[in-house]
Amino acid sequence: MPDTFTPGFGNRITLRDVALEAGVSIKTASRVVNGEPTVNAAMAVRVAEVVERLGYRPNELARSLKGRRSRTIGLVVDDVSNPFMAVCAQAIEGVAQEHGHALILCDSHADLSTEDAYVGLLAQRQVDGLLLVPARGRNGRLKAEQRAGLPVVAFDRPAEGVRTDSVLVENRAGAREATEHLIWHGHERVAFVGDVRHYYTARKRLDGYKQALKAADLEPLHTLDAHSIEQGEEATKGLLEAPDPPTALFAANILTALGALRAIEDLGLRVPDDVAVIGFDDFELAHVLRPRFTLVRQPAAELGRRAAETLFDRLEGRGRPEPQRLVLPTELIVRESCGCAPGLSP
Amino acid sequence: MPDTFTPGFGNRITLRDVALEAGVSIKTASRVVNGEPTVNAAMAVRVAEVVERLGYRPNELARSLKGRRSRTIGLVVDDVSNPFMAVCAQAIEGVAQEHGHALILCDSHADLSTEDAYVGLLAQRQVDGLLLVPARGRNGRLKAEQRAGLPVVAFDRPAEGVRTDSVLVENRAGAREATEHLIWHGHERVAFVGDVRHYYTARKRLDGYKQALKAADLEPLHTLDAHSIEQGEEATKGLLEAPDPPTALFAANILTALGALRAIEDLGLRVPDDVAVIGFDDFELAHVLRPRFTLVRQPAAELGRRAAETLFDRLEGRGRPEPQRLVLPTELIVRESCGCAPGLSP
DNA sequence: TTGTACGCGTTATCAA
DNA sequence: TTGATAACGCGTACAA
Repeated sequence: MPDTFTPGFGNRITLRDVALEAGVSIKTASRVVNGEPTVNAAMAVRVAEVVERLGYRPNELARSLKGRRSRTIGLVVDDVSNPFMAVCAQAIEGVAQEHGHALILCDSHADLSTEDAYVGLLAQRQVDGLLLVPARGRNGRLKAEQRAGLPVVAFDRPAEGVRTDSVLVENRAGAREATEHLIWHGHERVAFVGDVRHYYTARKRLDGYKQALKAADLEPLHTLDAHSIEQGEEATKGLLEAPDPPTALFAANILTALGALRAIEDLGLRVPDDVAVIGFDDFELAHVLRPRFTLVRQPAAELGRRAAETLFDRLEGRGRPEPQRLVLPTELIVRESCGCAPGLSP
Repeated sequence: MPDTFTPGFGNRITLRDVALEAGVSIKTASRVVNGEPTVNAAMAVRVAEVVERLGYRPNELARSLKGRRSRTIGLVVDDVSNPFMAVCAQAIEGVAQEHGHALILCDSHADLSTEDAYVGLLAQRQVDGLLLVPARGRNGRLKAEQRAGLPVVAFDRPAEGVRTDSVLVENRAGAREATEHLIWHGHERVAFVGDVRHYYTARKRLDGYKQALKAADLEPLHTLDAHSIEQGEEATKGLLEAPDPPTALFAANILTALGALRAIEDLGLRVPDDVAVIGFDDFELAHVLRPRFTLVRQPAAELGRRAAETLFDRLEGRGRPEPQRLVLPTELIVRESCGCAPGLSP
């Protein structure tokens, strides 16, 4: 037979090949491979030698089929290209690796039906558990699979219509702290430049902003639904060009923060003298910008890590049966754009 | 028996359950599920109804075991938290999804032995193919698995010691173009601030820089091995504080670019009047910085997409047998930090 | 058109 | 201690 190209696994060495070569039964070879103690030392050495020589590696698929666990988990994110998510994904991958699990990555692009399909595919692939950043809306398949016994951990946002473990960030408190800081600087007209209003994180941050204003007995002044740098820029211009404009801005995500900075620049205003600014969500360049940018930092790596650990707690039977909710604190990184003096913070 | 918690797949519905419930043979149920035409219409309807009611979904693991292809590919990157890689990963995931394949994500942290281990694990999981951003050094396992028939595509950098398909970026030409642009602006002392010198991409970019200087009959002036913003800052300070300092900088990656900007700022110099700067590698804020930052953009999404498509070409038996090399062009995004007038480019 | 028997590569059961 | 045999869930070959 000619040496044709055969797609697929190639002619991999199987346990049978090892057994044949070593002159033992398949089961004995299996025992050696799995390091079971009940095997004659000399024979173990002989089999091990054959394993080495033939380059045998167990077929994980067959193992999973038999063993009823795939040692694989699924991750469905809304957008891996978002640096925040990428950091989460990296942390999750690390935890999965520590636990001997592979990680299947899926990107729903924040689309519910795509997410739905992915959940189905992952279930078909027999993943042992699922980590996801839920898209907005109720995911029927997710609910069904969870009910059927699939462990699910939602992170960054809770899943709608399904009670799952969740690991979140203190969006409200972080936003409140940032707003309070601006108020502490003496600002009385503090505006909120926010993302799409039905996003979970956007809502929470708006709540925090409102809480701070209310506590200080000030009037809220917000604009919402800016979901790009351009829209953030437009929204900010609208605020600043209105009569009696704000003297401080809280930009509720990275896009609106950048848009706000551009708008301020375009209008010939200066940060922080004319308009003070605080953002939400970290970015590499925050301390390279001038003035250095003050923001609320989210613990991205820890978010991913804790989410993954929560899932493995479930898989390994630890913890209470009812769904857990973990909320991680944010950190206000005070630099200069809020009006604080230079040199206090990197 | 009590309804205890059983980790694992739960009691999933199998084809047998469907067959039993519908009163047909397993094979008939299988036919209906796979949409084979040779089946009685009425019976097909009955089986489909049972499938629906029981919520049956085929076990992809068993399918793979039988079919000798897992419909899974592996991706090993050196650092997913790098925004550039995250964009690549997103593109790859999209292509995998289009081809009905799942994507297992591994992060080698640029460590050769970690990469080696991952390649082994992926092979054990019977991935149909492998995409990787090779760490520096020769990976024995990679070579072995490729020889055993595993299709491999390296991207962003070629793999050392193994002949594989590769999809790369025009590092040298991009760097040359950027340097030429600075020379065109009239600079005669153009310095190179570079990454770790044995990195493939760093070497290529240095080559391009040198080519441009040589063509203009100028003296090269480079500093290397800066692998963080801080080191880039230090290196740049060293260059600018020396006698007869450069009037232009080519920063060969994003970290050295940011470091250079900080150094310039700290020394009280202005961009581009005192020092012109061009960077390599795109970042979100490049057009938010003032002056707007000129850089060489790498086609991250296309890099990932083409790499994945190259792999599927192999899997689907298209293309020539010998290893292919594809090199994608970069794009010089001219803004202001190079000395060009404002308003020419976004 | 439908069903039976077998195999994919592994682990589990039980007897030798 | 070792090995024959039966699963795991599905698809293929062949027969009915």
